[in-house]
Amino acid sequence: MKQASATVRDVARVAEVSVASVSRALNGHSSVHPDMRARVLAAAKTLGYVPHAGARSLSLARSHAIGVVLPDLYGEFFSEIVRGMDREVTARGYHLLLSNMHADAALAAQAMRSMRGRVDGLIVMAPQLDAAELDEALPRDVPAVLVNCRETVGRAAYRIDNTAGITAAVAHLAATGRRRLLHISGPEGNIDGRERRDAFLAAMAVHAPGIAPIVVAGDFREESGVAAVRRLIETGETCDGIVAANDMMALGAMSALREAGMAVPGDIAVTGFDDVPLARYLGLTTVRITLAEMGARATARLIDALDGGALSPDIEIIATELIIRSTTGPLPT
Amino acid sequence: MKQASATVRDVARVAEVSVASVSRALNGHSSVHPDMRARVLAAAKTLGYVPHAGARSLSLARSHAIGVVLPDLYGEFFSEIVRGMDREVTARGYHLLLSNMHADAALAAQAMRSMRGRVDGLIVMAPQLDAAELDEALPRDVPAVLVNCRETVGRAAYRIDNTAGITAAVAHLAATGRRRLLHISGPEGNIDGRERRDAFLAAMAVHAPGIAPIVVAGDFREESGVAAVRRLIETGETCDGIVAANDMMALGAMSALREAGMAVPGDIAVTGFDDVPLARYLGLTTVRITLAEMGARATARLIDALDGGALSPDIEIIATELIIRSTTGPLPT
DNA sequence: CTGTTAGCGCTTTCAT
DNA sequence: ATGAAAGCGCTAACAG
Repeated sequence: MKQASATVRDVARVAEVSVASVSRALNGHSSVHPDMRARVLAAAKTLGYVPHAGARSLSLARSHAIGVVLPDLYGEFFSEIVRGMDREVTARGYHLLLSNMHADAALAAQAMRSMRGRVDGLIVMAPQLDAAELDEALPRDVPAVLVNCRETVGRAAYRIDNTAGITAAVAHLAATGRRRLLHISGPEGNIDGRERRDAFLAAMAVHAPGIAPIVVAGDFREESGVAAVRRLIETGETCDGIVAANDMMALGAMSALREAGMAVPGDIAVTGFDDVPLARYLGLTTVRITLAEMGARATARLIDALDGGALSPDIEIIATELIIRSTTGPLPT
Repeated sequence: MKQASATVRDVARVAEVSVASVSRALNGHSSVHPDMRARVLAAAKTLGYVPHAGARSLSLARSHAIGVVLPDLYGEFFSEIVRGMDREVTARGYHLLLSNMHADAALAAQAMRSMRGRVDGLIVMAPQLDAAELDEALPRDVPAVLVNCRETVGRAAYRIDNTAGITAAVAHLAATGRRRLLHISGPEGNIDGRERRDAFLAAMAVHAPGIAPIVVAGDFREESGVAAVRRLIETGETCDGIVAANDMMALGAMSALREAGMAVPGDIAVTGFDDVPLARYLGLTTVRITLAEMGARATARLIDALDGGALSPDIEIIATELIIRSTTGPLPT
């Protein structure tokens, strides 16, 4: 059924030239006689020849593919980042090879190793790995840029300016008269989650001195936002503002609030973090990080290094911007 | 800097065995002496040996990667499908190689060819290519499954039951007293768009005989939903229900309606198609297709064929389900 | 300008 | 059970 497809040798035979000439002609090398090139092109066309990218990569020691290792595609956070990477990669003639890894460090290492020999570089998003695990998992000989990782282990990296973002959110809430704030945090093992929580605490000390900040643990998933609010209500504690560590939890919180008959922002204001596309539709006040752009930048930097030279181990900080929408507003008097 | 990494030969040298034995030991072949295996494993570990997947693929003529060719990642439609494919592929130890193609047929062909020799199979989503273009673009020797393509050119394919979906939406609207309906269609070149429009017209003939159905052209993007409604308002035509050919346009229509001071569903009911995650949040009545599952099924079928045997050219129909939410409801009396 | 030849790193007959 | 050698399809010296 699957008839073996034509190879350079077949083309060479038909065109009555050597394989070297075929290769040169097809790759647009400088010194090839026009006649020769024409013959080769003709032969290739009649045979329906399509180069075997795998063989080419092996020979060139270059695959023009870059590997992406990430926790999972669920939620809009990673989709957005991948979207940006995809845009960049397409523009530069590269391909994206996806690899999902599960939380387990051993599996993560496995996922990265399995990419050796099929990609020229790696973009790694592993918010759950500690320095040792990450260092152990990263192949020594493939350039990598880290996005959203806990540690940078001497690699090029991108990090979000969580502190500025959360501080702006708390300041905004305080400015609109809300100081009894609740923070729904990200998972403890996640660096962004930790930074956001710490920033929340620090900002509260400044903007709401004397008021005890409440922190309830979440895991970045919508359900944990729902759970957090339900728990709050059960305990009978009160607050007039919720600063969620990401948008999905903020949305979860909002639906739980609505379910409990509380108005947003009438009774309680809500802020998120990320500005995923959904946030805009739902009018969520949030801290924007240009996810797609971050993906694109990381990709561009990696490819530049691949084509050009070295990859500096600098860590670039992604700025944030507070986007004020309808889930926050002045406290009704 | 990038020290050449260890190869089978290095391992062989250190373990003082032949490369053949290294290969056999590492791949868990049957007849290898335990001592030998231990020596090889030890050598591999001390050298930090990681197999070169590219070379392995060339030798085995098997890459364990499947290529995905799609228009773009924008919007939630394709993200959802890719999510499903990713899930399946990860579970079966394969990788996903993404390739975006632009509308142009030549570029699309180029995108598919560039995958030869790096993937074992292809999943193609090319709603804009006609039969000739698609047939021309598809490599003859790589198994492919078509998702959402206009023509099936004798290949395995998945198609959405557009007719049933739209018919259900129109019937629902009619049942709630709405018969002066407007359809915002998909792009003309897109098969799903065409089928949905035709189904709309047919359903109107049944449920609203005597009433002239209005169709305005869209392109599946949110902005075209906005534009469609604005145009409607300008022309002064009226309707009491909008059947959009997909969710994103329905959302665009809703925001244009809100902007014009019309209530949904008070003045005008709105339905979408796809049931992207956003639809649930916004309470959009829509026709659900389980996008992620479609991606997963297509992937599973392809991999089964790769591992097992042949890929039947059957075309599987994806069922739809009307999800009634708050953008439709009985006409106020 | 063109052909010959030697690999890229791995698996796999085919002998032993 | 193990080793020697051929070869997957392609490119890149190195000679003519």
